[in-house]
Amino acid sequence: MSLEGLEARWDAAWTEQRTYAFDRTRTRDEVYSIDTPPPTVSGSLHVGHVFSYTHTDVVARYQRMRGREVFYPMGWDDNGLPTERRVQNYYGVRCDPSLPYDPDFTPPHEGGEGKSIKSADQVPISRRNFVELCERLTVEDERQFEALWRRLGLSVDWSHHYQTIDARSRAVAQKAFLRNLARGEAYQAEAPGLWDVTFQTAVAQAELEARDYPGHFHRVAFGGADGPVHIETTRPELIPAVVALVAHPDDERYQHLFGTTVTSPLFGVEVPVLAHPAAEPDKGAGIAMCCTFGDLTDVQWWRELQLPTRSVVQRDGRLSRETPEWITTEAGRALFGELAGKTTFSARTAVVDALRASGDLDGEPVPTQRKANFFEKGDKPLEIVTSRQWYIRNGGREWEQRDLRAELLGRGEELAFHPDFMRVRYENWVGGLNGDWLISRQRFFGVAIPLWYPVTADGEVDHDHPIAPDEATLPIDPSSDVPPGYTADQRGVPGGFVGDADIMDTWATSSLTPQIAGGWEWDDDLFARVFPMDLRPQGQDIIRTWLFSTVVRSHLEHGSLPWRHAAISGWILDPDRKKMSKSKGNVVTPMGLLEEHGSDAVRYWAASARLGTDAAFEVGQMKIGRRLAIKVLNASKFALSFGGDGGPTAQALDAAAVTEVLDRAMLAGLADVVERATEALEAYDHTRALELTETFFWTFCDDYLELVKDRAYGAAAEGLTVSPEATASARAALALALDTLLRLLAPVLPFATEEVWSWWREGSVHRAPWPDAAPLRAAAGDADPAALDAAGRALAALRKVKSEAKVSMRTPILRAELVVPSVHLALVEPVADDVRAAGRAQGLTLVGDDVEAALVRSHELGEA
RNA sequence: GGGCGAUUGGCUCAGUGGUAGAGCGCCUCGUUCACACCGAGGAGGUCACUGGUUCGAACCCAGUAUCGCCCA
Repeated sequence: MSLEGLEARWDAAWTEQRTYAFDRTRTRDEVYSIDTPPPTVSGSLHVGHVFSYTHTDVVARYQRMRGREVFYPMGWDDNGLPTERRVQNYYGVRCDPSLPYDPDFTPPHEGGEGKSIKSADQVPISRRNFVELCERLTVEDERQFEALWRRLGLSVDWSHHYQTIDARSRAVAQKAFLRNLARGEAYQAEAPGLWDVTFQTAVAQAELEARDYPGHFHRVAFGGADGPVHIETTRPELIPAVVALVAHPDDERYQHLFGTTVTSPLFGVEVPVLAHPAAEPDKGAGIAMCCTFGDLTDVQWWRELQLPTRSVVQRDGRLSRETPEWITTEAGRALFGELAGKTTFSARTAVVDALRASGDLDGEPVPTQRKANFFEKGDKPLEIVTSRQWYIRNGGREWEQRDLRAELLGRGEELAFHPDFMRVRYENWVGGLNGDWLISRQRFFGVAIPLWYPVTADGEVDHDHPIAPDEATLPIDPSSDVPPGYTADQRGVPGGFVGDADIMDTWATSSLTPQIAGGWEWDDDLFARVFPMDLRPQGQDIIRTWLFSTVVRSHLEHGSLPWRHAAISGWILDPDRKKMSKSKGNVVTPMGLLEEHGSDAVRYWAASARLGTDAAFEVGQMKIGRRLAIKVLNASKFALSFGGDGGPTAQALDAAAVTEVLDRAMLAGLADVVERATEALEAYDHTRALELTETFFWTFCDDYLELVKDRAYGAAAEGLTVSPEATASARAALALALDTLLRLLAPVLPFATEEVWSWWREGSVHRAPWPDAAPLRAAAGDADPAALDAAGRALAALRKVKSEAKVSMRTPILRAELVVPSVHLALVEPVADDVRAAGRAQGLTLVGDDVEAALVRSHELGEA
């Protein structure tokens, strides 16, 4: 028996037989729907995908066998920066939206990888050409993902797959946005926001990553009435943007300064000294310069202390080319003239030199590690610039109409997290939000913000009166489509219109996967059968993004949770207990892994890890899974081999034929396993269910199969007799047990169990009902499951004698006194003949005594 | 600095109040009669540490240490 080739064979069979096809005639209460996070196809496949998606598939298969019609679609997340960057490198191009479309464009490269093509060498192409290349590349990526998922055995209905960039997704995302806008949940604002200089785009709070960033503390003197006031700053180039000095209200050192003003060095701008609790007394000098804007604390001070706006850093990361009007001294204006247009980095050097020359720098700069905000995909610290962007309310800012934060916290309580402690990550995130959700992105490959703006007669864009399309026309592209009531030639001219040039944040689409997959507003019949969904599986890292944003959209649009359960998978750790990642070079190709060990084996490893718990990448665990899968094949072949004539069929499942005590005891134990495994799976604890089943299965193979072997053959050992009824009992019990065990193992080992099922049963095990303990209990009668265990221990004692005598297990025991704990005697006596047969121990005397475990007191061995 | 989780035999992990468990690895044997991608037997742990609660603690409580993740 071999596992080779099972994956390809059964994947083809399941596709052909539509085993996992969703039956959309079923009603919501009969359906179990899963909102699988669509993987980012341009990202690389890694072991973590295999791990967490296996967890989901185990749930899907279990629920399907429980009789629920499982809605389990798969989507691909294509849009956004990862794809754009990959396209730039792969084809050697970059997007320039000002260029016209070239229908005959051929990319200069094909298959470039990494950072091999410098941006200077990238060919500028139109937005439409660029998007076409994005689409071309993602098709290839999707093929690889689907092949992997099929190989892994995910029971997905592939006819329901979607892409977060396809027309339907764009329509859903735009419609949901327009609904948000109409209800006042979406708004535009001119506000300070985080800006990535490299990617030239705004960045949302959820995309932030705080990283250590080397810098220097510069001790700088401001001019005060009673002498210099020293502050320490890592960003002296922002001194021209200073609007106040801020210290903690309780800080003794600065009490006398509150309410006074000081003068900035070099630029001579007079600013107030103010008190605010966000100032940290033990950090630097304890008094900070507030600029517009150096960091997020500056934004808070600016807002709460009503400070003026004096920005000097532009979107390109350079200081403004014009000298600001608030700098009035001649020396100050002259110095700024030298800084104008410089990057923040070279401006910093120039300012430090000037401070040194003027004597306002106290000592030399001291190296420090500070935390700076980065875009999670960027490598330069973010700047804070003021710009006009679109936001969706998420409870992060006060809203006079509703207490959205409280409502969303309530949704968090309503949602069943598995494991439950993951809920606090949601609560911490929602509780700590300090702004609404910025959704505008200045990128190209994504869903366009579906709005135009009028251009006034004097050529100004009127952002306050956006023009929305009719819902029936969605999806639209405002850069090529024309708003109602206008003609194409009015684009960009006075009295005409302009389209919003931005796209939406990736999450603004991805947060709608239940709606996209479920057919919201284009297949309401389907939507009513699957929404709200039952399960959202995902990683703990995206609770604050994917999970939260999806809850926001569903709450706003439908007034409900998007799903009832959230199953959170842990990380994969390498042998050094570090998170596996590409940069560490310790990732393994998932397809190679599946080919090497077999899909059932890899699934076993994944299913052995509980939800929420990090798991070691352990090849050893996969080998155990492989051994288990092979054992399923071999033990099944053996159990089905009795009785000749090609083995038993479903007719062998005759509970009434089970009359022997040992057989009944085994079924009683199996009934317990069914009950407890079912309970565990209902509680989203697939690991416990697997452990229970697996433990029983090994006992079944090692002890029960050995104990009933002879009886099932119908061949009695010497000195014993076997009745036809006793043989029939063994065969029926084997068939019943195998039937049950295959179903219990099917969610974890879909290939091996399906293979065995096909030998003797009709249809697919994956559409067979989940086992029920009741019929097993009926067949077991009043048998005590401990009888199998006691018999197994008795057999082990006989084996030990042979093992210690270093003889074959086939060696007959001519005479032996087997001592069992007195409390076990009544259990072993009725099954003593099975023990005698399995131990080749014709002359076995059984006694009870006060012993810890069964042992052989005296014996005489024969010849093998 | 705050939050969450973890710490059990060489390794990976179960075990949530009543005499320490599994698999792998290791040691000793056996075997091709379902399974060598095999079988049997065996050795191996003061359950991170310190206090406390309890008749009794790996488990409950308090604190400490180390590791991981998330947020400042």
